[in-house]
Amino acid sequence: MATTTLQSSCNHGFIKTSCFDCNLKTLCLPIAMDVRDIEKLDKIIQRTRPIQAGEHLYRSGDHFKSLYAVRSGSIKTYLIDDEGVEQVTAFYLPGEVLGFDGIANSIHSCNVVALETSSVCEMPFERLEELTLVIPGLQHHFFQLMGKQIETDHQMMLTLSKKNAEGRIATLLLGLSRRYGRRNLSRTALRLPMSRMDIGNFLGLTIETVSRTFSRLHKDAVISVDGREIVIKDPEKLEHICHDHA
Amino acid sequence: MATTTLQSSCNHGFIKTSCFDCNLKTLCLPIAMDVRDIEKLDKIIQRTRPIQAGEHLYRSGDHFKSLYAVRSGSIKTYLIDDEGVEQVTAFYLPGEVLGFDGIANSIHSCNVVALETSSVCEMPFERLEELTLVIPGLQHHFFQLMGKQIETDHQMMLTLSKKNAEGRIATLLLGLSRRYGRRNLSRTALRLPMSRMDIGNFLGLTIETVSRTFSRLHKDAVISVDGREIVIKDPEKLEHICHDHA
DNA sequence: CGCCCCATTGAGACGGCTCAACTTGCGTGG
DNA sequence: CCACGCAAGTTGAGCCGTCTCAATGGGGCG
Repeated sequence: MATTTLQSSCNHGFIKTSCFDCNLKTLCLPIAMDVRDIEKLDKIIQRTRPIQAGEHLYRSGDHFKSLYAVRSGSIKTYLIDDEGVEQVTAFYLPGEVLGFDGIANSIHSCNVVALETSSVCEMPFERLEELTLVIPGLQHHFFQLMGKQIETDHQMMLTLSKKNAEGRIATLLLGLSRRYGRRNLSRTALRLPMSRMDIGNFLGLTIETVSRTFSRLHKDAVISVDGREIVIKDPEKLEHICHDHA
Repeated sequence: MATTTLQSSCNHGFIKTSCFDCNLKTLCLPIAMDVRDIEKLDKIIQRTRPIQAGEHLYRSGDHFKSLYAVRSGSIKTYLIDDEGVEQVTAFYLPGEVLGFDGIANSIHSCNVVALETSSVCEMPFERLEELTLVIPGLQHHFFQLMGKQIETDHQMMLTLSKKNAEGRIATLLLGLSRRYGRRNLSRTALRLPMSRMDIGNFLGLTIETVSRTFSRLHKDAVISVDGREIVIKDPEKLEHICHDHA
């Protein structure tokens, strides 16, 4: 590869300076791209300093400038309505792309905050829109990313609208399991990056109900729970609970 | 304009053969476009025969081919999960664009059905992707449309997760009112295009609760209800109910 | 050690669901 | 023309899952 200098401010061993070297590229760039094209893309991507837990990447009302790919750590997005009610809208893990909430009005509608020390790749959107005209498939790729987000949101609407507390928790756990698996991490033993409060807010439940549901699933030997450490002991039963309507 | 022959199979007086003549273009094409560019776009758009109530435009699993702009009538989209549970994910009114659920995997994930006799403009997506490279702003426009969909879905997640029955109904009514207003129709007197069942399914409520909630709002003189005919009598109070958390 | 935050667990209240009866409107056929 | 069936909507009574309120436990950190 052409680019050589190693990123200085990175504290995670696997972070590389180029998309080409990044082991997450199969997740956030799953398209066949010419080496020359990757270089073009690489040039516009800014690898910023790590974000600390609780630090915001951007807030509702901020001017929309960029999309972001999570490189390490984990991130949540949330809305705040007129009355101050908050709604966690998504959790983002390494290899996932966020920031689409700003495209429609050039103003972000979401708030984005790190759940732990995290790092992101910033992709200035105007530059990206120029590149999509030059790099074959890149436009389609971003349409796909947004389409995927829409499908995920629709699944979430189904979860919130039709499932009970157990089904919601099971759905969340299986989703996280699958996403961890895509990164070749354990699908059965996972550490939740978010608090019970975040889980409850996301799933439309109180923290008490979240806690009780974890306890019940533990008692029923479907999972084991130790704080944020979860082990999925019976994936099939969890799947069944997840699909259990009402 | 260049195009001249009048569409034969149209039974709605205001339907025109060209985007240029269409009075909905400020909704589905709110960008400054050269007359020549509109012609290019116009050439790829297919104006199909009307869809009857209950007829599907496409179904989950169908190959993704096109986006659709609603020209007249109204349309609902819904998911069916593994267990056969259905979730209405959106209602689409004239001037609104749907079909993004197929982009990610080239396979549609939603089912789309007409709530009444409706007509749509079909926009073959591959052609569209070619045109975006030629017509300035068109790519950004479709990014915006998808971004808007994502924001709408996030608001829906908040509604499903945080609002009680009254709040959900109020949110739906105000949303419809606003969208009718954009088409210069009455914001206060509206005819619901969907059944109580559809409303309940969409909002995560049973039809009984929907019915009771309408009755209560009627009794409290916030709205008047006569079957599907709704009159919003106290918009401010409705707004207040809508923002009433829990 | 003591404080604070997060999580867990229990008891009671309440909103929406379930089940059921009834009404209304509409199309069909006797 | 009315009788009938059917689908959609309304209303009531009782139940159940989740929320609310409250007390307790435990881990990190000054």
